[in-house]
Amino acid sequence: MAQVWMPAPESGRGRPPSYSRAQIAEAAIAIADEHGIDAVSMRKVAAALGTGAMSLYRYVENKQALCQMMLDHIVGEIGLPEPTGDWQADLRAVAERQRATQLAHPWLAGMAAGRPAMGPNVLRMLEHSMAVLDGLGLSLEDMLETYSLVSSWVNGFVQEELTERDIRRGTGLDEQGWQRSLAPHLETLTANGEYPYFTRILREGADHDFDTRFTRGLTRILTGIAATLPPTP
Amino acid sequence: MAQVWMPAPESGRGRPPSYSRAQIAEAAIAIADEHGIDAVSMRKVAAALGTGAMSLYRYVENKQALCQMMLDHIVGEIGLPEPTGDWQADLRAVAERQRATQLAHPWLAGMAAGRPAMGPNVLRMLEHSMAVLDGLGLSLEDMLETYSLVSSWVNGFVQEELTERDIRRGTGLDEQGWQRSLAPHLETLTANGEYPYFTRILREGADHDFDTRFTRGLTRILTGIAATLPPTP
DNA sequence: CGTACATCGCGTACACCGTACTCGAAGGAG
DNA sequence: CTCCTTCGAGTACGGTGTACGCGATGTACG
Repeated sequence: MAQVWMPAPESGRGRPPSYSRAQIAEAAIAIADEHGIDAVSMRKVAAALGTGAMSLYRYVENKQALCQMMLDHIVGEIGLPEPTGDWQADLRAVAERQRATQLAHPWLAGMAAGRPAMGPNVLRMLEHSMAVLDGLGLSLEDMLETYSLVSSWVNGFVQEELTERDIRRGTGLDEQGWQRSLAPHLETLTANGEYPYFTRILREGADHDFDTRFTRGLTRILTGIAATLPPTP
Repeated sequence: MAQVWMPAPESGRGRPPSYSRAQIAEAAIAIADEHGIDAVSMRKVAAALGTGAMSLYRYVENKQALCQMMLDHIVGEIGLPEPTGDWQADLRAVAERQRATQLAHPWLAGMAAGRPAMGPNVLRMLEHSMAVLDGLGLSLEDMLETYSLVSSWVNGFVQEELTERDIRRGTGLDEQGWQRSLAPHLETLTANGEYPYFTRILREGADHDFDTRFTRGLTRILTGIAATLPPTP
């Protein structure tokens, strides 16, 4: 059987496999994109491939492993632009692609925050950012933490963006009932003045759209990182 | 029935409730702490209270709502230290408490990254940080994003900390099989030299323990934020 | 004090889930 | 052609979230 990140031994003997791990990951991703991550079940994924649930277990040891594969598969399609030598521009480029990908697959942000996946594509992405950050005088530890800072921030930003997007378009995840219960709840909250800042956030809304907020936030972070860099002689 | 954040109307008439939302949240949290978040089921939570699963639905509309309650309940026990006037010290204080709480309840970090909960305690925490950030010349939008930056980073940091902690002590979430499959996998990865930085991270390990890494990372972030603050006249 | 009635407790039932076990089918190697 | 390995997938089991409904319960009112 295939272990989490080690594909089967490919011995040449015996009946050749009819499916592939990539195929399965793509089927699962298609379901998640269309019906949400909760709709991804072994049976449904298998059915999408025209087979039975248990067949998947020849390729994937777990449902958990399948989810990790989905994540890694999508990270793979983020794509890593060639470094230009300008570390800020390079980090910005991958952050923007990360955001675009997570917006295209809304279920991603919720999964990426869990235990890291350590699939080949995730590791390639790590390598890319580490290489970009190398030579700035940071220790290995600090490079890693800088990478993780940007990545965490993008994740959090997209999460908020998705939440607001779903609230605006009536219903996203929580079906129609959410709206019906959220509206009066927000009313109550803002009414009794217990949460003045939150009230302002709701009422004044945001001055800018998410694109410019993202760009500005990213600039702020990169500037902050630059400011804490060791001085170059 | 009680909506997500609006407790029942409390009409005075009829049979008084035998349980409470807080009681249920605490029972669920106890189970999550002891057996992991996946062990939290309506039946088990109800059993811990000595009742049947369906009784919970008089207090909680959903399992999802129960999870939101768990999150908010725990955020409530983070506690918000009185602001001192030094915004960096104040942000640092709540970040440290946040980390401590998330380490005490390892399942939290995975949930907090999902859609925000907007329970009373979560909102109180938002209010606290916003008040701390007020008066620095930031716009409402920038204040919010600064808060979210720190919060996301803490979340990501703790997530990594938990992962490494679990790997070190043999097995955390993924039972014994994880270790057995992870070790040879890491071997392969570091062997063929495809991931040089990741290899170095594994081999060299970290120079410092998590406590000092956290403190240093936090300092770096706060310094970065300070560097991007508008100039005070 | 008796009674009506709002509310709660929770058993039953259903559809669905992940997956252990199992065996027959399939196809390349010799 | 035969063997032997590998794959495909049905069956079954224990568990899940929760819709529905009914009987128990305690309060407010007559």
